[in-house]
Amino acid sequence: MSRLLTHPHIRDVTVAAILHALSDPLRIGIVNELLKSRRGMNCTETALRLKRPMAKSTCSQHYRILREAGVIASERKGVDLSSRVRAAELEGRFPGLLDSVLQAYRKEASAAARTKRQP
Amino acid sequence: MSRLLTHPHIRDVTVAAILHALSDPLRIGIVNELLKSRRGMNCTETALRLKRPMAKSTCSQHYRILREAGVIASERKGVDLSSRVRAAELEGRFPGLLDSVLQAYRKEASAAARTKRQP
DNA sequence: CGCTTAGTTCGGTAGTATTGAACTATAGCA
DNA sequence: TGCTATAGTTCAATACTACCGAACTAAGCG
Repeated sequence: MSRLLTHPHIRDVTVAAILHALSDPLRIGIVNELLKSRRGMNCTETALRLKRPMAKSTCSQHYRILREAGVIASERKGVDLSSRVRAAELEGRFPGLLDSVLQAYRKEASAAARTKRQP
Repeated sequence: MSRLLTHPHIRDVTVAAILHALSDPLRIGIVNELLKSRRGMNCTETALRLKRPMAKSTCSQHYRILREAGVIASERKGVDLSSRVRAAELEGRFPGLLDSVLQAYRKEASAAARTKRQP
């Protein structure tokens, strides 16, 4: 399994792949949670934090896409897989990109929450 | 025709849709050219500038996706359709987002060009 | 070893993207 | 008016991707 966790070299990471990986509401939510936690997190915990139940296989696939796009790195920690955002590497390669995307996402999310409270 | 050009209100534009629209190399290339030209451009001219021949339908669809995502605005100018990036509006809604994406794209593109010259 | 937990892979279904071919819209000109 | 050329759109078929349940693999613990 571990040998199947492919992490592209930061030089091989493309803008298109990153944007595609983040263009799914669930995946950008995952990245947001991973960044907030500031430590590795597994699939179950992420789904819990997102308050968005999903099948294990679905979660696994989303993590795979994020991983193959170079957005996150995963490693085995005992029984579970711990993932973290490759923030520093990405910042080095594409300065400001991840930040502005996440900032936009958070702005949108908080606006949506506001609208929900007072419809 | 013209009545079929749907432009979402800037408030309805989502991060996911923008990122998806820009996650295609061709589409982000189109946006880049539109920004460089600083004026409206039609499909044929864009394809010409990108040095990437493509079917009319393909071009049309890419423009539609960009348009429906709220990235560009199009209007009829005689025979052709003139499109421009909704840069100011996007900047107001998601500050820095478009800029950093385009900056990343340009960095990647120039790096690729360099590699090509000295393989 | 068997049992539990965490992820991955597989197979099928549903929705979306992409493309060439056919169609529509506009302009120019006799 | 009609004819013709040019620019985009729509259509139908194919290809891709998301999603899920079920079966499989990996690691820890008794």
